[in-house]
Amino acid sequence: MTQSRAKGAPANGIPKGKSSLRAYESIRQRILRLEIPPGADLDESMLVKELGVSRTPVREALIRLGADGLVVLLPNRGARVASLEINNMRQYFEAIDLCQRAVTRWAAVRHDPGQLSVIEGHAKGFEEAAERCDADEMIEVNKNFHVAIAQCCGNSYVAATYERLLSEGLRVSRVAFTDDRTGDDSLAVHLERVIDEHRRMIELIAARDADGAEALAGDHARLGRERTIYNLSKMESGDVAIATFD
Amino acid sequence: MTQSRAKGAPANGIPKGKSSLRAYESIRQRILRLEIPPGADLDESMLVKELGVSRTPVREALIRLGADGLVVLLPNRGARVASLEINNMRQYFEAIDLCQRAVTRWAAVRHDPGQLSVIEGHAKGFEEAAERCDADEMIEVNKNFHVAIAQCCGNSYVAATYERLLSEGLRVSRVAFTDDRTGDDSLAVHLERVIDEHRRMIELIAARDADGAEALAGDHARLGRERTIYNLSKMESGDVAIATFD
DNA sequence: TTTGTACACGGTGTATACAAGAATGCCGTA
DNA sequence: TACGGCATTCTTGTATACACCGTGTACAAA
Repeated sequence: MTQSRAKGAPANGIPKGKSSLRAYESIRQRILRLEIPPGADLDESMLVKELGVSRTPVREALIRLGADGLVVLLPNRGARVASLEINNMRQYFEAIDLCQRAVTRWAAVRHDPGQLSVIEGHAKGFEEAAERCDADEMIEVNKNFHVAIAQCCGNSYVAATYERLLSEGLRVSRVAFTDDRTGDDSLAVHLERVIDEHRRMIELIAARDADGAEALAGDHARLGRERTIYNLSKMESGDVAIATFD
Repeated sequence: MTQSRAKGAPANGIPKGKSSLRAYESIRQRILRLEIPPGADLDESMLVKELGVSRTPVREALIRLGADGLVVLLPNRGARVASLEINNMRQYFEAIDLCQRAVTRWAAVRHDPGQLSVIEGHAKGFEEAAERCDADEMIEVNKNFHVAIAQCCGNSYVAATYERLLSEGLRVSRVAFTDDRTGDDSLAVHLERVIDEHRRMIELIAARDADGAEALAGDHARLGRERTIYNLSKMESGDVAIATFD
């Protein structure tokens, strides 16, 4: 039903003139990279000064971020970055699990062979980033890996939802890829598992093994969840995120 | 993660001052009721005149509708109503099926008993609207019924996605509730089935029968899909919707 | 001292003016 | 006559001015 996306429009559904777009992308990235912390107030005039544009594009950007769920718009009282609550983690990972299983299963059944190389490319990219211990790159490429799978799942609705969730997850990924443990819980071991699962996922998709791919997608989601929640619970407080609102 | 929605804010996540809100709701409703047909160009100045507000709130409304997927924003070339393509129906119903099964299953497991009466109220409302052959009301209340279920599923991410899909589906529902057939395919028979499934769905949720509820949710989605696609294919062309874009 | 009210201020919501880009029609030339 | 370039014009994107709402503070009354 909904479709006919403009040519180069991002998955979000947003083209617009450059100022507006720049503002959107800039603010969005800062939020996702936690440069603007969850729960922080977003003052229009401040953003205007920092971005060097007028209020109009800033406001448009905030509205779109509101629709994305990254920003909460309070009537007549401005906007604030959506808080990141450990309480909502369960819901988040449940949603990711649902979408990831669906998308991966459908990709296994429906992909056309040419798309595999793109997925493989991202998997390789992740391994290289892991080698270099480049967390930023890992987070980015890991997302791209799953987005690539979603893009050959043959369902733009679910793919779009999944991509939104993955984007929002960028804020959380930093927590998952924190290395504050040793032994079997160390980051290195975790990364090995992730890499292994990525490889197997590609194999299962290539083999068009729907059940296998879905099962692995579920395991993969669980892997991320466990580590994230454990890491989060270890950070006593305020560090990443505490919900603050009326 | 994302949460802390402002008090009375709509599921969309958007409060805003009244002009902007009115514009959003007004345009949105016209699109969903097919008063503005799919694929139609949305001229800002026309909307300004019709709504009696300035361009700013109109533009903000369009941006939000763009994020909702109801409107396609073309850079420097205005906005148009997202087209409604029979080709995308398969994807749409697949997505609805996925969300509906999940949401209904979880509602069965997690609802708290007080919420049942709300669901029952909508089911009753649907039956009354069916009695009166009030298509508009049926469409509206049918959506509310499923939204009420979603609201006690305990996962705001999936619930929000599901609600978005249901909203978009309002445009399609008109097709499903068209009565241009007789016998076992007549609208009356269809409505009987829908009402019966609603009742059974409530029973299964009340009994906390997760598997049963999920299965029925799937059947229910299939029921709507079959009728919609069949009806759509019967309307040779241009009547409801044909995709038109660059 | 505490509470209620009024006023002032900061910040958002809306309107409008201005600039830039895209579509269209006209004219010139081949 | 047909095609291509240019100018005009309409539409969109951006900036800014103005109005309104919510909040904080100060002062007065109980």
